Amino acid sequence: MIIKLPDGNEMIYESEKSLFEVANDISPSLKKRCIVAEVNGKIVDMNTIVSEDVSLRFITDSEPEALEVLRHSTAHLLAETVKKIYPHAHFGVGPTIEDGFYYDIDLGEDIISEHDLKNIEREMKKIASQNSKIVRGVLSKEEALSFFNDDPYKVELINELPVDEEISIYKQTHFTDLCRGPHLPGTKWIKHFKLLSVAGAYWRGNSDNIQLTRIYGTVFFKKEELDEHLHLIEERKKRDHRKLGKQLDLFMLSEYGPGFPFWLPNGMALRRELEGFWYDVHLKENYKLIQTPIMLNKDLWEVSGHWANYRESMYTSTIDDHEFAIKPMNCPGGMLVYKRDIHSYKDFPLKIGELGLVHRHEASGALAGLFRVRNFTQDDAHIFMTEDQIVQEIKELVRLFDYMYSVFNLDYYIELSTRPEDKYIGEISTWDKSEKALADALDEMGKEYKINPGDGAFYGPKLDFKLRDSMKRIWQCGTIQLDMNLPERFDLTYIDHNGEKKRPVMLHRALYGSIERFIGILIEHYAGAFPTWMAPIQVKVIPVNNDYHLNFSVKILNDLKAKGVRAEIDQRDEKLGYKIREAQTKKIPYQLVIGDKEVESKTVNYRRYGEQKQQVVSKNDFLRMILEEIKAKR
RNA sequence: GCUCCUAUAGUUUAAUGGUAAAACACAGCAAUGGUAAUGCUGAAAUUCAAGUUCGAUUCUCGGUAGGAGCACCA
Repeated sequence: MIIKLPDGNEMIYESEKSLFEVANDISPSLKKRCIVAEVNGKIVDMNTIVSEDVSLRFITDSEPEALEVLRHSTAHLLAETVKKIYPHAHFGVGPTIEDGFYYDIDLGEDIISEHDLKNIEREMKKIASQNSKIVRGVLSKEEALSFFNDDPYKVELINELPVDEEISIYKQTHFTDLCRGPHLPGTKWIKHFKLLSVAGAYWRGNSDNIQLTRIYGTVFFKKEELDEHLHLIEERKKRDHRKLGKQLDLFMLSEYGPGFPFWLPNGMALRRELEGFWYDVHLKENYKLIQTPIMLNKDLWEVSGHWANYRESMYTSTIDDHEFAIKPMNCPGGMLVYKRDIHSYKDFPLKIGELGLVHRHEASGALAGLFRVRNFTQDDAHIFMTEDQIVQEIKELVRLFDYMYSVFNLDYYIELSTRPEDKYIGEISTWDKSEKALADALDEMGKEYKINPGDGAFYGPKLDFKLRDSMKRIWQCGTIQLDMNLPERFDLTYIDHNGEKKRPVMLHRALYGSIERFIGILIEHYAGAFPTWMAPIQVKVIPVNNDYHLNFSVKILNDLKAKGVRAEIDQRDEKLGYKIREAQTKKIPYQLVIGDKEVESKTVNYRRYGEQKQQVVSKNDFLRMILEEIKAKR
């Protein structure tokens, strides 16, 4: 048989060989470094036997595929160790994830908490150091069922496999697990790992099922890589918006209002800047701006379908014996505004924007800083138009989103979410048409996107714009939702060119998504060091000595404030170094130090946040420079 | 909502079955010079409720809030 290698060389054998033997024939040192191998495009274990012509690539510990195998095998080692300490444990699934692995375990009455992880880690090291081989075995479905008959979760998984499926198992020391593989040749590779956290996780991701104990961990081939990763986790924690929000006095949360953020003066400055930018852009883009009430009669929510589909998340109250609900969305109010007038096709696309405060009763466990709150401001807009205008309008929107996100230097990716399995309103044919319109627009623009089946809103499919936070968690910010249902329910009409009444189509769209969440993302994105245009305090003026330099410092302060720059003066009787330190820890973009030289020559000595170098320019030049920077949104 | 963890001055941390230590911040006084912390003094806290106990901030239980996840996220 002939084995083709990636470099074009061929190995020729008379009889079957294991991949180890082949690697050894190339070089014994290669054999030592091989984790798995790719045979005819499929990744397999090193002790796989080849008996016919194949193309073969060895995968050593420096390649990404190997890391995944290491993580998977470490999950098995974790399971083996847990089984040893808790012999009655049953196992769910133990896959690799982006930064490591986890294993879901049913511990019965026992509880594992984070304090126990050290102990489990120690035991894992002990077991790994026995350097057990990891050996693949194959069972029929029937054999597998009897082999795992004590493991209810594995039985459930096996039962779902096809009857004639060849089922593989992996055995190491005293532990055998059902697994597709491939795995490391042996446990000796597992050295640099750490168990990170414990959490509950529903079996098969379904909240009707029992909750298993999930242990998260990570592992690398090299100690430096592990250390670097752990360091990265620490760094991410430092830019957590909850922590920075406190340090920089941006917002607060109170026990009296879980999930209802309070905006402090600094956060408010940031917020107003974002809202101002939003209003400016939308007026330029020919949007009309409105504001609809926070609270509206239940009858309205029945018409919109929210009462039937969204009631659990709505806050309600009674006014004069009538039931009212606080709006969880702005659209029904927007519908009423549309209906106030007769509309012509000539007005389309009609774009109506609203920064609307909505309230939603989110599950208590879902709340997370500004990322998941119970009241937030959506930068909403509803766009009314004819069906032929859909694709063009979506293209316009994607262009607008691109521009807005580029101002913040944010990367995003798009998901197309389609009709939910059961909670939806309207005809399936309408849904199909809507989904196609969204996809067509993206295709025409050459934008890549991922399809997210069943994740659409109950009233229509949507494009979601996803951004990543410092913990690498993904959050939805912008969204474009096609709605062919609400116009029906509210009996919206327009007059077409023949003078006939027609039904318009509608888009909901939000760009920031929620201003709260977007600010949370920005805090982490900039690590609290905001660009000048949106920094809560843009300039800190620091006189060297109040007796001699205060007058000129105040003059500078007043000039800055007169031009709308958010400037403050630090005239406390403190040492210069003290005041500078504070300006730096508060991450203020410009600190101005004013002493004799500056007073004499009418200059300012500025230092930009993040830089060491001091620059001297005339007061007026500084004013010009900073105004230009703010105007350019830098 | 579910699993696990946590709760001490405004903030970040320490300690204890006999009511608590510090740093920063704050206030008062003194000092006053060039790019990350001047000194002294002061005021300031055990999340709430129940239980065990002679005595609970500490142990147990419950509530509330926060965290890590899961589920949810129109």
